Amino acid sequence: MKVLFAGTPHVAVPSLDRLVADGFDVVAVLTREDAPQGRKRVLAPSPVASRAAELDLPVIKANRIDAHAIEQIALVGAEVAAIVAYGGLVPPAALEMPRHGWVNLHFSLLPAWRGAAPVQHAVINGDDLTGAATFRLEKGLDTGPVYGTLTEDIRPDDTAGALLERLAESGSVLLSQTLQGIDIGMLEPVAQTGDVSLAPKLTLEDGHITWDQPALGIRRRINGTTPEPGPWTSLDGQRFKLGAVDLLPEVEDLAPGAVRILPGRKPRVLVGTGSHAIELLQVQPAGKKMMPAADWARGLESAEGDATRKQVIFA
RNA sequence: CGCGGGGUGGAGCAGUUCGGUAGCUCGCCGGGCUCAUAACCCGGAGGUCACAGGUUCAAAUCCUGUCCCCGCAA
Repeated sequence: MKVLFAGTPHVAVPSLDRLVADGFDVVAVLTREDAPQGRKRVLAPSPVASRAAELDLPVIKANRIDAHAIEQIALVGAEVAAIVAYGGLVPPAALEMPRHGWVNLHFSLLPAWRGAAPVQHAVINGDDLTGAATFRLEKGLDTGPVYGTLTEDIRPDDTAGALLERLAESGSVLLSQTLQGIDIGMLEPVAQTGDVSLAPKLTLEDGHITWDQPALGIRRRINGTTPEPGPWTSLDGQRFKLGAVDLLPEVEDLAPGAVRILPGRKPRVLVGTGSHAIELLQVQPAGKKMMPAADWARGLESAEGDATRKQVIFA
């Protein structure tokens, strides 16, 4: 079956690989245009574009599916389009172009978490189960009828990044199976049922940790915003990024945002919250790389003489 | 040339303002104590102070240029 693959970021790559490996005739790959990457704003192709080049597949680069892009898509004559995190809306004019329409791989159990950041929202919300779904694209936002689903447990220490990676792998199989089912005419999508929730793209502010929240919620937010947009707090007016944390239910005497350093060979860094304390395991002060919290505490000691007495407050 | 922080033994940092032969908390190696230990005690190795050039009797420290890392912004 002739397939048009549309996708852009890292998470879409396993799906592209799977379709190729499973013998689908990927006639073209649609991805977003090269974008400036990093501090130096160096123009870089998307992960999907890079992979497509390695696979020697024709690539169509477009930030929007406009008349010009539609023209190019029409030329490749795909029977179905598979779309995974492309990063742009598919206009109605393009929806009916492939005979079997567009099949979207979405990383949630629809209709939960419709939108751009389903995994992040699932983690932040404290869901213990999520999954992936393939559905037929229609005009509404992730509203189309579903072909198939799979489920995935959310572990207490799962970050959105780690979870997304697992879903990208397992989801690629679901996508491939969905296309096979469509190809042999044995698969009919069914309408979504259940509670609808929305998962808009996260902003930088979504990663801002406010310490008056309960510890459990803080950990969910930290995990859910890792690695993007990244959890952070501020220290002395500077950005202070946070890595993994542990809950310490037995420590209840620390004010929200107040830091306590437990001395020792391996110093421990505790922070007060609205409920009980949290232990920071990895931190990244502005201008530094991510480091073990113990290392950061040791450095404080060197700078301040006695870290355990220095007043450190996060805001 | 968008703004800013930084590159000092394996890790994290101090020392740079007012130049004068490198320090702290760990790690590592050896020995001791101990039933034992990641605990404690003693000893030890390990650094062209990112790189290049300049000023000076003398540069981690002052001047110039380059490379790299990171935060913000985009």
